[in-house]
Amino acid sequence: MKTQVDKPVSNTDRAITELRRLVFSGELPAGSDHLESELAERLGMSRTPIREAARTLESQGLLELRARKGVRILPISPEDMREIYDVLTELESLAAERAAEQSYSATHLTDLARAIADMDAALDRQDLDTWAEADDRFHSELVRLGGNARVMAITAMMSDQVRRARAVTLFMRPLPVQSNEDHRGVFEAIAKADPQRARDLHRAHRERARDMILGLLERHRLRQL
Amino acid sequence: MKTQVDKPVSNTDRAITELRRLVFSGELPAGSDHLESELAERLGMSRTPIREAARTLESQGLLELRARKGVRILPISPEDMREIYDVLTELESLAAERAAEQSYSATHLTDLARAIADMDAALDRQDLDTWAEADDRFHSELVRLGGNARVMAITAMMSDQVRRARAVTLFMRPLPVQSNEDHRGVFEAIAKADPQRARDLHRAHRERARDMILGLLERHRLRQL
DNA sequence: GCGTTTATTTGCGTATTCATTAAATTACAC
DNA sequence: GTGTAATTTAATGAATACGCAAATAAACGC
Repeated sequence: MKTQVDKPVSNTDRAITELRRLVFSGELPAGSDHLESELAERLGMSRTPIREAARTLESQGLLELRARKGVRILPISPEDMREIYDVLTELESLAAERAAEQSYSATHLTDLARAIADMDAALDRQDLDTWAEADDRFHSELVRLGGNARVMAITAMMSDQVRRARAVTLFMRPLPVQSNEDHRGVFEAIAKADPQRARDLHRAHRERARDMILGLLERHRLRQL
Repeated sequence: MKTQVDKPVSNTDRAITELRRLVFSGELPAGSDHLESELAERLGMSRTPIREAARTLESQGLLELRARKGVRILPISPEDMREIYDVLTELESLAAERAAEQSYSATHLTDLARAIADMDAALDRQDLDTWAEADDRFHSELVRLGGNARVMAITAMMSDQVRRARAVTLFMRPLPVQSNEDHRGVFEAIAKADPQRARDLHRAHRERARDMILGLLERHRLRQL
């Protein structure tokens, strides 16, 4: 076994992790402003690592640095959602196609299969939080199997940006029965090494999800999250 | 007329611009390491703005911060090129489709048309540098017409990452006659508001370009740039 | 002469200090 | 009482200072 190189976790790293958590949990609500010095005190470090972390998160689209206004947590509009889902549709479909080209054996696909099984189980129990977590796992594992590190990085970034919004719509949407069927189809296309079918099915899956979410936001007049 | 708000250009901004230039021009060669203090002296500022700029450029994939090794300019491998071209293919094809859906009038398409004309003119004079500049303009204008800000940001980032490599292959490849024909096809599909055709043509264009470049790198045994 | 251990140097990560500039508040005139 | 100008406040942007960890050099034992 390879000995794990335990990376020295710097304050900047801690700040990134912690700020992300605060944003996702809503403790730093969308649209709110926060002074660097406040955040520094809150996380128990000086402004320097906070600034570096904020710059990193800014480049990932989670917040914005505005002179003399502090960092602003970026709200997500329906238009943003459309943009992000379009990107996810394209890149995940590519990943599905590439994954199917690899002729993966069943052992390589265990994580993907487990994610699907977990979603089914969660759906039976109507446990939406667990379902969402497994859904995340399915999509990120799919992208990993696609074998393109840049696609991985970009889709992870986009998923982060819609995380808050998804948490809201999760309890407004119908039970994701269709989603689970979609996932099984994509899985089988990959297992049977049918790239075109994997791509098409996943594209259809993502487009359905996009239209459903955008419809929900529209109907509930949610202009930003 | 709206009065232009002249942004105060910070040292960090200058550092970003200047470091990008140094990387693209090859003055900071791929794979080389540079101490933060050296770069600070070179650009006539302290380490602080250099570090912030480096973090930004790191998140854009141009370089890497390594403790006690300074910043390392990331080299591009053929595998990186494949990844990046795959991403560009997907997202630009999406942009072409969306652009065609807008039913743009001729006035909206002047910049795109001009880029094509400039490429033709440059090709006649065998002026490859000018051709490459106009080609860049075509692709970024195409993406702009697609109307997705995130696609714009991502494709700009990916283009930056392959910029050095493209400068090398530019003079190894055959004259880009096929490329110019491709561009005209995509343009007409957009002008005629034929989304599916715009997407398909642009995808084919990008896939051809990818295979050509990867073939060149392979034949010339270029493992990293 | 070679390997191992110790000492020294070096460069980053972070804190602290300082300067700059936008915002806010107050004072004053009308 | 309202609008404007001057002054104060405050928050960022940047420079500097410093401690610690890693890399390198040196010294010692074998």
